[in-house]
Amino acid sequence: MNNYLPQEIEKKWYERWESEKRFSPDTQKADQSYTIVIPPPNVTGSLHIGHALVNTLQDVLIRWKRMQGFKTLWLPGTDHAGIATQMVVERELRKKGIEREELGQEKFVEEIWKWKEQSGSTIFKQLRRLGASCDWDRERFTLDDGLSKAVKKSFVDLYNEGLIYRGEYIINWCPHDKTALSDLEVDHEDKEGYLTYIAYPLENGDGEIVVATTRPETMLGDTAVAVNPNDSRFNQYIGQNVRLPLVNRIIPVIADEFVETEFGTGAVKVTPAHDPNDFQMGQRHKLPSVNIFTETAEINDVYPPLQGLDRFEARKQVVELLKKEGFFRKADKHSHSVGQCQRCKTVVEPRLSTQWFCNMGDMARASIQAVEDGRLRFVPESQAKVFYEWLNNIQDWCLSRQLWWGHRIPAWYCDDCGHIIVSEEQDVTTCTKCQSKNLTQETDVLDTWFSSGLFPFSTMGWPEKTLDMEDFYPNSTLITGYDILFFWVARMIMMGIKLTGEVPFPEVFLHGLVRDENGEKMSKTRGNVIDPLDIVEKFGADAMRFTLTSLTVMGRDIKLPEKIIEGNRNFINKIWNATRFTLSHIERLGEPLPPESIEPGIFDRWILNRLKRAVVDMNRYLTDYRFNEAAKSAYAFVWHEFCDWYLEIIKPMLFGKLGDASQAAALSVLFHVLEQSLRLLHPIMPFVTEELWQTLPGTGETIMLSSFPEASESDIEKAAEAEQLIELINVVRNIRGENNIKPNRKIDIICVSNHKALNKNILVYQDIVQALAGIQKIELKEYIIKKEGLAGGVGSGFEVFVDMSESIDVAQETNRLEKEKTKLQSKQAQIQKKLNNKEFLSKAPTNVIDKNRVELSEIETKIEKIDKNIKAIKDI
RNA sequence: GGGCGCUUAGCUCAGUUGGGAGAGCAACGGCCUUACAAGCCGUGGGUCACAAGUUCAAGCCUUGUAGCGCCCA
Repeated sequence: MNNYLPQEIEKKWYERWESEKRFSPDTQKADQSYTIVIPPPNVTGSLHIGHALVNTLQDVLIRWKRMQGFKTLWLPGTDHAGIATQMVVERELRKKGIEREELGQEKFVEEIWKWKEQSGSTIFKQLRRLGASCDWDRERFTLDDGLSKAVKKSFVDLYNEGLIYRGEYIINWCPHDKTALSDLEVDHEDKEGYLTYIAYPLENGDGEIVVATTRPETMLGDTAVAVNPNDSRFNQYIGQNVRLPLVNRIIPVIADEFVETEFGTGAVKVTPAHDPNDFQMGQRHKLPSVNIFTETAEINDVYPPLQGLDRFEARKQVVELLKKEGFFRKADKHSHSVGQCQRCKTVVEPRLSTQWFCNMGDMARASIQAVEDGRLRFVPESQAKVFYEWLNNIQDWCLSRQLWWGHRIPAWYCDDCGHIIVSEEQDVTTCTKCQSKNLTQETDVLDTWFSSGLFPFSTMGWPEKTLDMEDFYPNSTLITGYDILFFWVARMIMMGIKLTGEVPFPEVFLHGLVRDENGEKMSKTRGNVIDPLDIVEKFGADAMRFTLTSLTVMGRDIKLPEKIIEGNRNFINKIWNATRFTLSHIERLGEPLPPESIEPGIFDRWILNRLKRAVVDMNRYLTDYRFNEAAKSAYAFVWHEFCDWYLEIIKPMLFGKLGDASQAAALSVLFHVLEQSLRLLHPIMPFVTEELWQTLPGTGETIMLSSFPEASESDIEKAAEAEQLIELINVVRNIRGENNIKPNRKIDIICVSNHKALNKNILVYQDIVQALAGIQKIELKEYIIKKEGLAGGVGSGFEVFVDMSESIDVAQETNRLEKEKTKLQSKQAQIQKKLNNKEFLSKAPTNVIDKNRVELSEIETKIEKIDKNIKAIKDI
């Protein structure tokens, strides 16, 4: 088979790995552990390209560390995604004509569990297609017993500490989902609307104050008019009363610094029940709050003429009524930010209601402290600023959700004395204050993120002191998208420090977002969504993984054109064929000798050193989360050094043309480098590397558990002799290419050099130079006089002349030489300028100066030789 | 309004101790050379957004300008 066909092979290996439990850490081992806990996807979710990216990166690190011998755990899990899941199941039921209210909470939750059992693991089935080496035996779900216990325990602890409290505040309310939302679950978007000016007559009949508002309908709930105390236009009105139009309520004019004098008229209406800023103003001035909406955002009985009207319809009607009664002044077009429910896109209604909150101040400060002390590091570092910014402005977190799916808040209210009992107990039956048996349990559930925030340790058995906690907590790193920084990263850090006393992970790598090839965000409505499984079908999981890895540049989003995936699929094919090549020679010559027992030639040493270079780079880049560089260095080494050069170089050796010793050495080194390359690539492309590795003789049970290549910078030697021959080949190829000499036409060359090692090597490796440059005969000379019909090229320490007497095109050849000369001259000028600069000579480090001097003299020699050759050609 | 990021070859982008301007794709010329046409060999292409500064030396450091994008309010 000439081409690698991934489908069957991927399936085969994944099944084997999983059934042989290759993904589970050996907890008996004393080795240092390496842990990643998956940022839990929604249980409702199916795999999108962002998941493919984040999980590829996690798997790359996990497989790398596992090969390095760490006790490695990648723990998978999902969160219950309160609103999202409830909506999905509601939709399903509605198809059958059933409303959740008809079923009641208990039955409905049963339905959700049924649904979860059935399709909740979709995303993990899909992750397997990617090759994700998660320990499936440890799969967790936020509503599991253990994790639920962790939720209860932390809620009760935080309550007892006074950080969690119940109170009446303005929250974000989704009138469609009929639940409170946290600030993060609201998306803001600028929308065109009107700034409506309404006149509020003074109670004493002495004129009016005109206020401007984007939401005229909320005037029904106004309890004050506010102006800035420093605004001389309104000073006289402060302390007076105005009469609220339509409802005729008498409300005060108050002074508050918050009011912007430039906005509208400088006077604003105050609706404490329906605007967060107004709410705060109301608190400051002890204003009453008047709620004007029902839970579905329709006008309530506060104003019977409009009762039951939807808020947007009410807006129109209120304006009409104001016009009719003479209070309307004008309406200007105005764009302002409107909050929408992240899930259902309904415009969010700020609503005054009683909810459970968590005070975040101290936890936020502790988290900032952890980053400042270096106990926790963001990669890229710039994200730390964003993190600080958000935490410094954090508000109390609204924890309660009016949903049926989630962790029920462990609180009971005493019907008799009003006492609140918060307890970890399953069922509280007696009031701890008045001993009453008339208790009602809170029906609200907790925000899903509350349980996700515990994920790094609740999954390990916390609050119990389990072995997993000991082995795998704190985790080693967290990998996720920067868009999710506030959602779970911040919460995991805050909760982790608060509840376990330790940062949940010392490092956080935040990757960019995957966009389509035009740089657009992918979305279902745009129709530009790339399904990772389609890519897997078409190009294989390895090609997709390699592509995503190679595009992961710090602090940058990823554009994903299909062309690139295709190119990487070709890279895989390259490795496939390189292995076939190797195997065919092993089959012919027998198993390769171990590398210790051969005498390597210059090219063997060269490729072994290039391999070390790649190994050092790979390990360094992965340590630094420079995924793109890691992928690139492996790619360049395997394709352009190993395949393009080494494989071609050793062909004559493998066929015995340079003797038995070099044949044995070549086979041995070929095998060794290939085998090491497969290990090097395994973390990024697990399937093809396992498949090929298993076909090699003498390898072990699985490449997954083979050791990752190691090398150090100081091991790397320069292989100058091999590089000189490579340069020679390049020079000849250039002459051929530029002069349109057909590849199948063999040529004769003369090599002029007084470089002893080179002359010797040319003789020893004659067959190789001939094969790679299409040469019939090489003649070695110390100098050359007659240059007729010769095309000349210059290398470092040698000159090459190609016999073109039959077909030389003087103009073309002259042109080629002139071009070469011009290039060299511009370089020469650059260096000369530097070396003529006294400041440079006195201030630059000597090694830099020496390097320039050497380079200059080489260039000068080359130019001299080219000049001679040009002259010789012209003389013909 | 506050913060962050980007601007390098036709396209997409690398370029982390300041001392060689690079890759992939596309283009052009030539090849079925017995691992691979999902391939091989060769070639062309850049005032590194603009301006000033620091430095012997700037794509890289500083400041400013312009354009684009993202996040927060």
